[in-house]
Amino acid sequence: MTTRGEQMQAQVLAVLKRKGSAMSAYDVLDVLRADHPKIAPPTVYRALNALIEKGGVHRVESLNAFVACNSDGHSHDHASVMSICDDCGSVEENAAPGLMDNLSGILDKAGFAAQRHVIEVHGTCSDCVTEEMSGDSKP
Amino acid sequence: MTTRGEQMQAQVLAVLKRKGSAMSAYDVLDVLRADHPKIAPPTVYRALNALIEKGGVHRVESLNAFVACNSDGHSHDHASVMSICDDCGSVEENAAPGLMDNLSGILDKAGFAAQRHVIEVHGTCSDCVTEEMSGDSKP
DNA sequence: CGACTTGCGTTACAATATAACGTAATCTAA
DNA sequence: TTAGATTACGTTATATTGTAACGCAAGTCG
Repeated sequence: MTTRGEQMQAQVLAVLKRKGSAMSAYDVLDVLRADHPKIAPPTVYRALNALIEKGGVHRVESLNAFVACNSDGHSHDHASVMSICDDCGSVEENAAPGLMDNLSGILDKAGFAAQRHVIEVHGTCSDCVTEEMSGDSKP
Repeated sequence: MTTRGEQMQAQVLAVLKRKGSAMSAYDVLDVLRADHPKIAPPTVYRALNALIEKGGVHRVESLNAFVACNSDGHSHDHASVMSICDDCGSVEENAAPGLMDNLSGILDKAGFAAQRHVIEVHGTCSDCVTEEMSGDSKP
């Protein structure tokens, strides 16, 4: 196998994991420039795409951003629901058992052969909801 | 009210409807330049955003593109499923009755307050599936 | 008619992403 | 070990998508 780009992939993944929320490719790039001053966008995008293939990273389509897959063990057979907090930027993967079947059923009836599901829900996470209970939004 | 930008909005909507599939803002821009040689991106984006507010246009997050809402009457209470054909680019809105409740239920349990749903399914539409039955994909 | 408000058009630029090319790293076989 | 084939990486350059900000035109109200 490659072995060559894997260091870069590991570093990109580490950056995303340390952050814990979604980052743009250029945010990742800026962090990596600390180590590799001459790094360029395609390097980051290649690492990100490889990681996405492997399932270690998800792309958040509605943010044009990327997030480390924090699957604590639950098998996300690349069809989970992402909940995105618009306050703090946190992104969680939620398993949604019946949902995919439901969706596939609807589309099958229309003759549509589904291949990739993008299910992203924007809103406010439990932490930020709680915070808004006390002092309002952003003082 | 405005009244002033409404011509532009109407023209943008007309372009999207004529096309029938998703277009990038710059695709729309190119078409509009036939009439308005000096038109610039912000004009198009403003029209698109206004149309999205009104519900006449949807943004396709996973394509960074826009599509005219072809609701033939069915009330898409801004929470429908979009099926996107990766072969021909057609985009359909599908009603998904139970789905939103299902989704909300899952997220409520996690304490997440949902505000905007992005549900986009990529695949092959019935027309393109049929075509692929005879001559394969793209000779 | 003149002052006020709204928001449009334009310029300029920011943010996101990829094409393409030369080359360095790895692999295979002699 | 090395010559040759192959892979895929780094770099340069550019394409694509999106927006900040400013000045002025169009509508509004006295």
